[in-house]
Amino acid sequence: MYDLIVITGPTATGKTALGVALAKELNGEVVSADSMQVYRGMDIGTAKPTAAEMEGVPHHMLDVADPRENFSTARYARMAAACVEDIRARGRFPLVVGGTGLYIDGLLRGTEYAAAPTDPAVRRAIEAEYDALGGEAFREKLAAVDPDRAAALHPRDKKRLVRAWEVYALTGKPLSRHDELSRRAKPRYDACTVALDFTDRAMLYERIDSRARAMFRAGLTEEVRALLDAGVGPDTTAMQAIGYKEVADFLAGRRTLDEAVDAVCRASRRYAKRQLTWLRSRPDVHWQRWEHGPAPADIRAAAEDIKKAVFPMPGST
RNA sequence: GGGGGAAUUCCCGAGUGGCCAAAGGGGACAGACUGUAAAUCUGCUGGCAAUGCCUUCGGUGGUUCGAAUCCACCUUCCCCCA
Repeated sequence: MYDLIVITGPTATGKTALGVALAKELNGEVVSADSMQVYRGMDIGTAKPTAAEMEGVPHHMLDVADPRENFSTARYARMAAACVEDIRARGRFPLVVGGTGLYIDGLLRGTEYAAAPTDPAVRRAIEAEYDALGGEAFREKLAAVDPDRAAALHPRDKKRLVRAWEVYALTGKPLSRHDELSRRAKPRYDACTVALDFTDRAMLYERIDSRARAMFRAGLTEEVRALLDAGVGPDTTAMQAIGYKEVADFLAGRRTLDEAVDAVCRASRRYAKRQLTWLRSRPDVHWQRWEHGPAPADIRAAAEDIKKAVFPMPGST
């Protein structure tokens, strides 16, 4: 028996709708797994489910952070796990729905995942050192304390190289060792993971483009302006979101509106491709590939199938 | 009607006789990913029986040992004078 069901997949594949449909089938509640929907005030550009789309199904992990602060994987994992516990304690079924693979991993894998907190001052110092030494030399330095991690990273992969050294500096233990422990630990939840996609990549891209354009029509520009006016800085995690950074460029006069629209479409497509790459490398993912844009009937049918697969005994719900 | 300029591999765009299957960028494709992940990083991009061969730089024909690069004509586009 599974502890929960994960509905994931690239952007614009119908995760929200399927999540809601399944929640209604299974007496469930949705725990969002989306790194940008956690921020308040970011609704249009993140395709955050509206009240109407939720159809009365409770959703968790939306609007839990201020866009001026930076959220994190670990924080997500902690908070989302609390949501899952709460849902189960109330006798309902948790449905984790979202496209941020790392967050889902963190939630499922447990407390060992990303276990070493960051320290902004330490990180800044390490970044400065990386810049001073250069990628190759920095990597060699890391190799002395964490050869496995150093070997796995490209010299230009500053973010991960710096993070690896940071973990060692803070914990005295190589990052690769932390990872190994978290990989070896029994997962926190036994999950059935369903990934959504289309049989035809071109269709995925068409859906992404048309949705991005619809976001502009729905007032994305105003939403971004409001965030900027509220003091959300350009370097925040929130402002790195697709749809937001491009519009911010437009508002600052660095690109035309048409260019911004194109950039959002393109970035969204590339993001979807990265999501697919991530998912393809995971074992135990059940793919649901739509042949056409999923109509309500398709969503219902898929929800039925998943329910049957997860709860094979008749009348088990 | 006259004069000038341009046509390059999916796109933009270098390349003016051999070191060119052709710089660079974009896009596409593929991969990585453990406290920024809608982020970040990497690889790859004419074909093939492939340490070599074949096809490609608007078209046709020519010059040359050798042409994307030179010549002639043709086609299309742009600019200027009419």
